[in-house]
Order: sequence, then structure tokens, then C-alpha cells
Amino acid sequence: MRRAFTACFSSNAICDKGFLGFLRHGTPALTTTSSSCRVITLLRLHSLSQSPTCRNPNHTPNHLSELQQLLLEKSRVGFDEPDDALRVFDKMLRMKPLPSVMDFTQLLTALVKMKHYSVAVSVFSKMCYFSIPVNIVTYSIVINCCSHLKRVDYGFALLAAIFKRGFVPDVVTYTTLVRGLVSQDKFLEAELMFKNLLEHNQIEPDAVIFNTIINGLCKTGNTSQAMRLLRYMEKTRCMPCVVTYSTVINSLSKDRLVDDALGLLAEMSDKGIQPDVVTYSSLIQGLCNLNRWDDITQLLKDMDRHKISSNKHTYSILVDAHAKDGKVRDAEYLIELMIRRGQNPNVVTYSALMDGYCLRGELDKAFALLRTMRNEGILPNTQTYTILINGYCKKMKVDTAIHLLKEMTLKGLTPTIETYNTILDGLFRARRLDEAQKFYRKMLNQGVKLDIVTCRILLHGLCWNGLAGEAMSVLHEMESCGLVPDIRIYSILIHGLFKDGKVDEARNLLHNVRLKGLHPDFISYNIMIQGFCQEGLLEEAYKILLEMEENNCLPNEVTYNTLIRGCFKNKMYDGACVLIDEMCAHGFKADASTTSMLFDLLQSKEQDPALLAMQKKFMP
DNA sequence: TTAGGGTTAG
Repeated sequence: MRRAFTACFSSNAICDKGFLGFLRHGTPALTTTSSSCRVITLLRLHSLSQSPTCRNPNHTPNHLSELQQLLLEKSRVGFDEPDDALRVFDKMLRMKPLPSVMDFTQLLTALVKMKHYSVAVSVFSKMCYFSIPVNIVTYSIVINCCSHLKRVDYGFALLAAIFKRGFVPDVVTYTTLVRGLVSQDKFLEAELMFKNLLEHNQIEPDAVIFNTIINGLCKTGNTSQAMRLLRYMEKTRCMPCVVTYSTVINSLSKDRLVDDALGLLAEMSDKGIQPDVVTYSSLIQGLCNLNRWDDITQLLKDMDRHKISSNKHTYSILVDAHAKDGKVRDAEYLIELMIRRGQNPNVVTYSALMDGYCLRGELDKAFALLRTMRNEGILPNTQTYTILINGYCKKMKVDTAIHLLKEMTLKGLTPTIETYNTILDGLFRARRLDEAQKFYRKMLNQGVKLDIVTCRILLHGLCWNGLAGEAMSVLHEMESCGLVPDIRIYSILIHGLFKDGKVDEARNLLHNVRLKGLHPDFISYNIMIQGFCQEGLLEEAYKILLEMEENNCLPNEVTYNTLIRGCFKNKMYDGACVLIDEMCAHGFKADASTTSMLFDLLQSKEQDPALLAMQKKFMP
């Protein structure tokens, strides 16, 4: 196990196909599939390419104007298949005179609309090969494709080509690159590039490039800086727009600062900037996270008043919130409602409902929903399977979960680290230790990159199965591989050590936590109190209680209940009585386990004076 | 100037 762990953390080799490999990889085979629309398209183009050519520059040949109309239409609605676009491209190559740069860029746009970014890149490379004229717009489109494919490095290679060919990149070209950097978690580089462009007057910044940077700030957790940039925009010629506000509102909502977000909404209205469905959906999401149902109703009414219709996103947010809150019937009703209002649920909507079923343990319904999705032609994705796998694992049906993992892989879906973590946890919880360790090794062999959650599951699994010693060895391995354990990892281990009766080791680890300057949280403090109580070390448990108060981590209901039960167990009824009074004074209540313990004690025949006093107090 | 860039959901 330890060796396996080391192997995982030291193997970070990345397979890089390079630009050509990437092009080859991205080029689909020019074969198979047909649809009525495609046939019509091809017939039209066939007739276009057969028609006589016209070289009069003052007169657009009929076939070209037809092509332009077709491309315009396709760039609006997209082709049915990428193959269609490629066939159109081949016909265009053979046309005389050659269609214009704009015609070719419209073809690329159509591919981008269909999200066939790698196909668009390969079309571009063919254009270069056949010396088809290109311009800065063509380059910007292709850079955008590279950004979407998370290959901003190729985007920069294209920027070099732009300079080499004497074109001048404009604000759109640079915005695309900035966005590419942001989407590849290179925000600092994006910010630096933006600042340089401004300092050297390379661009006249517009709202879009500002919004891209603001979005980057939000994504990197700098919402307050994003807010400052919004304020800065107000002082410039390009004023913040609905997208600027929506981006910041979305980020504030995610940070649980929904009241600030609502403040911005009011500000927008004051300034005459109309919020749209994205603005409202972001706010609704924030309110859902805080279960502020009344405010959500209010916002939905506001949307109605302003004639802003909910879209798939809005409904999915609402379905998810209801499902997570256990209100699956309401979630089902919302899906019915969205269908009635002409919004078809998609994989996100159904997966959210499925999560609700799984949380309630209604696995039959969750599985039936998977079938419904398939019948409706909605393909379940990795997250759908992960939700279902999680549902089965929580119900200890790990074999079904593993079967689903195989099924998703066969369907060409790539499980994520969350999928693997879920199964690993399921195996440990089902106490199928050998299989868990085997599964873990398989994860490593397949090159799955572990995260801190995997480590927690592994350590928790070992501790849960009475192998705290082994878990400690894994911890040391983790540290030697450069992974910094957090307080949750230490809590798991301290819990495990106490569980195995290794009190001295638990104490040592606790000492290490303090030495490392980590701040224990409620959970870790409560674990320690429980551990000491279990061992009859009430004095040490009480010291932890005092430490909590000193460290501004005030004891909660769990703390008091744990300590009180510890007192009962160790026949320290006086102490229990004082703690009960203190707990009540703080507005906390005895939980089910403490109450039943107290009830049993009061029923007992024990003649302890403190117990008799308690009897008088609780059963007068 | 009929072609290119920015915000939301599980």
C-alpha cells in the first residue's frame, strides 16, 4: 500500500501529442452517418459546384450568393454533423472563383457553434495548406478553438504566426487569448497580459475584455478585486454591462454573500441596466444554497413581472435545490412545469433529480430515471453515473456500483476522481478491505491522479477497519511525497488511534497538529473529547473543552453531549449535572443518545447521591 | 461591413 502510494504521487508524466498529433486526433473520419438534412445540404452543394462559374467581380455569381446564404444559415443554427461541414468545405475548395474569406470564416463559425473545435482547427490547417486567404478574424476564431480545447499554447503559436504574416491582432484576438489563459488556470499570466496591453496601448479595452478579466478574478476567489475592477470601469469610457454585473453577482452568490449580490441587482436597476435570466439564475443559486425560499419566490415573481423567462439553467438550479433538500416531489413537479413551458430537461436537470432520489435511498427510482433518460435520447454523462454509483455505495450495494463503473467505461465515459473515490469509500465502509486495497492499486495503475479526498478515504477506511497503525504509515508516506495533510486528515487519524486504544499516539499526533500551527476545528476537538472520555480520561477531555473556549472555537451541542455521556459512563454525576446546566444555558439540548443514557440511569437502582439529585431534577 | 471574443445549473 505504501509503495503504491509513493508511485502515485511521483508519477506525473504528461503525454503530449503535439500540435500535429492534436490536429490528426481532432480530424474525424469522412465517413458514415446520414440524415435527411445532410442529404439536402449535399445535393444543394453538388448542384452549386456543377453550375457554370462567373468571374465578373461586379456581379456575385448565383452559386456564391446561395453558398453565402447557406453558410449564414449554418453559422446560425449549425450543421447537422461535422462531416457535413467538411463536405461543404471540400466543395468550396473546388469552386471557381474561390469563395471569399468571409465564406470560409462562416464555415468555421458554424463548426464552433457545434463545439467541434478540433474539426475547425483541422479545417483551418487545410485552408493554410491550400493557401486559402485568411485574415485576423480567421486567426481569432482558431485561437478561440484552441482556448476551448485547453491548448492556449497553440493559441500563442498562432499569435506568433499572425505577427509573422503581418496581420495586426485586435482586442478580440487578445480577449480570446486572455480567456484561454483563464480557462487553463493561468490567471496571473492573463492579468499580466491584460495590464501590458493597456500599458503599451496595444488595444482600446472594451467591456468584453474587462468582463473576461473580472471573470478570471471571480474564478480565482478574488471577488472583491472583481468588484473593484467593476467600479474602475465606471470611471472609464466602457461602462459595466449586464454581463459584468452578472459575473460579479454570480461570484458573490457562490461566496454566500447573497445580500451583497442583491445590492448589486438593485444598483443595476437604478442605473437602467436590465438584469437578464443569467443575473436572476445566479442569485437564485445563491439563495438556494442558503435555503432562503421566500427570497427565491420573490425573485421568481420579479422575473415574471419583468417578462424574463426561466431557462434550463434556472430550472436545473431549482430542481437541484429541491432534490438536495429532500423535496423530490417538488423537484419532479418543476420538471413537469419546465416541459409545459417549452423547456426540455437535459442531462443536468435529470441528474439533479436522480441525486435527490439517491439521497433518499430511492434507488429504484434513480435507476428508472436512467432508463427514462435513455428513452428520451438524453445521454447520461459521467456525473450522472457518479451520482448513481454514490447512491448504490451509500446503500452498501457496492457490486452494483462497480457494475455501473464498468458500464460507463464501456459507453466511452471517463470516470473522474470523484467516481473512483466514491467506490473506494463504499468498499471500505462495507468492510471489504482486500477489495478496497485492490481497487486502490487499480486506480494507481490506471494513472488516476489522487486528490486529498482519496487520502482521507484511504486513511478513514484503514482506521474504520482497525488499521490505524497502517494509516499512520500512509500519513508519513504522504508527507514524504510532499502532500500537506490538513486538519481533517489529522482528525481521521486521531479518531482511529483512539478507536484502537492507542491513546499515547493520539496525544502525540495532537501535539504535532499544534506544533504545525494547524487550528483544530469543532470536529477534531469533539473527536478528542470523545476519545479521552472513552478512555476515562475526563480531566483531559475537560482540558480540551477549555482549550476550545480559549481558541474561540466555542463548544457546540455535540461537544456537551459527548462530555456529558463521558461523565455518565465514568459515574461522574456531579460533573454531568453541571455540564447539563451549562449546555441548557447555551441553548443546546441533550441529543437522543444522551437522553436515553440518562433515562436508563434514572431507572437504575444505583444509590449515588448525585444521581438521586439528578433524579429529583429531571424526574420530579 | 453580411465573419471572430465575455456571464448561469448537477
